[in-house]
Amino acid sequence: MPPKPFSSVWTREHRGPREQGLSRDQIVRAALEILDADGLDALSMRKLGARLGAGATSLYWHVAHKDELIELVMDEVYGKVAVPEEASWRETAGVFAYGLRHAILDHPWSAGLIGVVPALGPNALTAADRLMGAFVRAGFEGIDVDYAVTAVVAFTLGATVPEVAWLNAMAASGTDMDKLHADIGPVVVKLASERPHLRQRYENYTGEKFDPHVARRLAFDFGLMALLDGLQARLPSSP
Amino acid sequence: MPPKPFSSVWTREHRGPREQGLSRDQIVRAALEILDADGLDALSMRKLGARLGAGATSLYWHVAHKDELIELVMDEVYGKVAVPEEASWRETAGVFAYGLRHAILDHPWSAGLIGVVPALGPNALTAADRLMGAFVRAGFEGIDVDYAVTAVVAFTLGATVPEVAWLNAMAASGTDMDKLHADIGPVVVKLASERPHLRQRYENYTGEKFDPHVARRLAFDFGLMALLDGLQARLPSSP
DNA sequence: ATTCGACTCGCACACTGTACGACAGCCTCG
DNA sequence: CGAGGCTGTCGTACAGTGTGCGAGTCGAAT
Repeated sequence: MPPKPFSSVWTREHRGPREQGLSRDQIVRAALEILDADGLDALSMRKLGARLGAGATSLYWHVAHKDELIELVMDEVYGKVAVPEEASWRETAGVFAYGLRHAILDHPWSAGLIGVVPALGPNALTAADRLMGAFVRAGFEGIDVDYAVTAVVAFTLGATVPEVAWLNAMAASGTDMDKLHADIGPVVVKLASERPHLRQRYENYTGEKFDPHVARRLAFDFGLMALLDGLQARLPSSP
Repeated sequence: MPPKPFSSVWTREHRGPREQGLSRDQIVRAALEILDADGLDALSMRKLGARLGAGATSLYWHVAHKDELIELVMDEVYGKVAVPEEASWRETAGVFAYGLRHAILDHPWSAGLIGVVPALGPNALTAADRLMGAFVRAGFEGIDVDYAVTAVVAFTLGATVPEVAWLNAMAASGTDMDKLHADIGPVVVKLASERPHLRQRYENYTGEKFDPHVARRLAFDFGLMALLDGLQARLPSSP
């Protein structure tokens, strides 16, 4: 069987909203409610239809398949990240990175989706465009602009997704950091003899005055600032 | 209902292999074959059982549920990344990053899993431990060691996962970069007027002598080197 | 010989995405 | 006015999913 050509919600065009019956916006809003309330696994076409007082298959008029729906809700997530248009490049990059991080933290179900489903929606594109603009104004030239924004996005995603994944796992199991350590502890200790540095790390984490939330923020900031410093040194105007 | 405590394959202990019948290793190997051949969606317990000449539910004696199986195969992926034990910290970090990148590229089905399922397996842990060791030897102190390895891992994941996701999408649709641009092009052009920098980027990508493979490698290298430079500047011994 | 543990497996259940065809209401054209 | 066609909804059905349960097999230890 010959494979279908590449397709995305954004590459098909779609009529504007009608005044009666379901609309794409309603569907996306309802989907977001389900996702935010009960997570990714709770989103099924039947439940979504039921919430809208409609049959499950009615949704398929407005959306080709579930994947398209996912693309749509993901663009709503990207819509949550604000990118200033006139700040310095470092501030713009920082605001973008923290904005993306918070968008994902606010919608934890997006962790497993966020670099995996194509991000071609208007919100994703404008965010990317503005970030590029900041790097252009900073003085990056040619392909380096691409490289720089890719790097910032990559770090932000790579730092946030695993973080949220842990939070998700802990939420699902109803455990907090302490109980988690109680569960994991024995295994870690058993393996520690061959892995001295990991053991050290583990001890850092079990200290009394250790707050995982601020620790994560600090780690994020540390890496982000290091990356931005490294990028800054690559500016043509840099010594 | 009270939520279950946190659990992972690695937090339960498990008997070694028996000489007859199925074993965990066999199951994991067969699962990897299916995954590498046909991707994540092709892995079902029934198909896996069939490939082993066993009933689907027989697998559940060796593995608590499918998620555990996923954890096991993911650790095989981590096993593919080699981390030198005596090189300089920059070389160690570079080898790790490229190794992880290639491990994911070689097993594209892992893209949607890689920062999302807990990585507590022996291979993941030793890789992390060795990377930490390199940073310790480099002179990082205290919690900065954590921050630095987190940053390197984050960048690598965040850069590679979306890259592989695109490759997956293109493979599934049977299109190469050119056909993809033919499909996407019109939409991009329509949106370009409001997004000047994105338009510029798009034009960079459609040039004649543009090879997406080397471009991605260059982008990866650029970001990684920038990050390592930024980390180096944070060494206590740095001016 | 019997009892026990380690395993395997068929069946069944609840649920998933979605193809299909029937149906309704409205708009336009003859 | 009537006849289609377009837009939109929905019930049914199908092929699949992960997995709980209980019955069954087989080798070893008592």
